[in-house]
Amino acid sequence: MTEVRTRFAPSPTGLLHIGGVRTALFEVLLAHHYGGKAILRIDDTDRERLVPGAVDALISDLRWVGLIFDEGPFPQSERLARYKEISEELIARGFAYRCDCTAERLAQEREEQAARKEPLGYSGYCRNRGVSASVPHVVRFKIPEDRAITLHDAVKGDVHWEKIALRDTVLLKSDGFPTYHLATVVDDRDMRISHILRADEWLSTAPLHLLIFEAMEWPAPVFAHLPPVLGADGKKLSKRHGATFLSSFREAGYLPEAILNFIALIGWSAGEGEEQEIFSMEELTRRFTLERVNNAGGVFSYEKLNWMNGVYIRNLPPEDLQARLEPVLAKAGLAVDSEKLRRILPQVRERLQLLPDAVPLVDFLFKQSIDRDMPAMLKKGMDAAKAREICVAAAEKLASLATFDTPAIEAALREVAESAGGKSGPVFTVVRIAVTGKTITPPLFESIYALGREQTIARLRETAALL
RNA sequence: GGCGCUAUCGUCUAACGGUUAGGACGGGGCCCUCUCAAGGCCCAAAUAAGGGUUCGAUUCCCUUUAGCGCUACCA
Repeated sequence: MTEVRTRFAPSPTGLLHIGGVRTALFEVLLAHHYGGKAILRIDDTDRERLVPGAVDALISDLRWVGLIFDEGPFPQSERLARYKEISEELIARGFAYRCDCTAERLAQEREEQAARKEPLGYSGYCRNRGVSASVPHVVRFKIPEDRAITLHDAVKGDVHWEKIALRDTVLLKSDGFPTYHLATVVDDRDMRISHILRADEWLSTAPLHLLIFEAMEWPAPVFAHLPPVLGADGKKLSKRHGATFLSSFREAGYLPEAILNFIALIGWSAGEGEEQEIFSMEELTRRFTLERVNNAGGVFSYEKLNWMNGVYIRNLPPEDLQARLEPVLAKAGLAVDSEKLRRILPQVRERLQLLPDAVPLVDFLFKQSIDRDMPAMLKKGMDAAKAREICVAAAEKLASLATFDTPAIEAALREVAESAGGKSGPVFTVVRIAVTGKTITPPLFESIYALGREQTIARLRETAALL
């Protein structure tokens, strides 16, 4: 078997989209599964839509998410001479021709076709006009009139066209840049790409690509058209569906590992009755094959991604989580004390779906003064006098502890609850709000341990004074 | 309109032509419990419709329906 070589060819017209990430992932998985190479190509042939800085953003996004390419990036804009050369050869071979039709003429043609309710598209006016190379022109491919063609697609199966529904398509634009159709075929040939993995939306133009390979007498690579990643409305996922750029997932506190795992499962499954959902990159690489790629589109579910992100967070070694959390907390304006955070980490770890979820859980550790939810403290039959008693007693008990650790704190507070007469729940709620300010916190004893004796006692006394 | 693709729980999906159609997310309930989570157990929830082929269709074929994509000097 010849080397498996795949390519990911994003166009630098904006930020990397989550659908693009899925394509990139599949390119890398397939290549590496077979011990081959994944190539990064930059499809910058449309200079009108080119966004400055997009290439750098693309590369840093790919690096962040952990998708590594073996070759590239190769910008297509640096290969203009090569595309020109091939377009000339296509003309020489009789498969393409120069066309100098103006935009106005094209628009008028289209108008007339619309009036006659004909399919829109270039009429082929210049096919035999022998337009000179010295006037401004484009190069068009001569789509054969009656030509049946079959694409053997690795995921769609055989796709057959009795007649190619395309009109004479532009290969080389008047500015000397190639269109996607020319550039992709030439590059796939020159870069010895063995498998073309790309989004479903390219299926309709695949006959043209096949025809170009054929015209040049180049063997065509394996084609694999990937099912689309959909929004909740069943349409192709796009900005309209909310945060779909990879960078926004990064900012929202998703883990790259979770994103890759999750996105792999849209359009691919391990099969064989496999019920596993969590796969490392290594496992994915080992198990990924085109045979297991689905052909129906899949809706991108933020709910399931959130769940999976939580799973990945829980599986993170504490030091690793801490390293990822500290910048997030700092960004939220907290003066992080690493030691305090370290103490409470195991408790917050299982309470997170997204990294920033930690902020409201731990902010009480890093604030000088806290706001307390007093109405919540005095609910369910708890009156101020009793709450005050509890705070005072708790402060005393904690102050008298020989060792200030979680078991000791628990014992102390249970004693307080008992002498306050009865249920621990309401008592702990008072202490919880007194110390953290909130009703929802990490477990109480650990929270107190992390806060430290001094601050805890101070907050209990503060609360008593408030009541 | 033309051409093409697609069709299993709400969502992601599994199921050599033979299963009580399985799992996961989400939803509901119970357990655990100092709040919130996490975890455990349980429940509801699907083969788009109609025709074939077959002893037997989720699975193969056809039609219909629905959705999506393409139909640019964009990718």
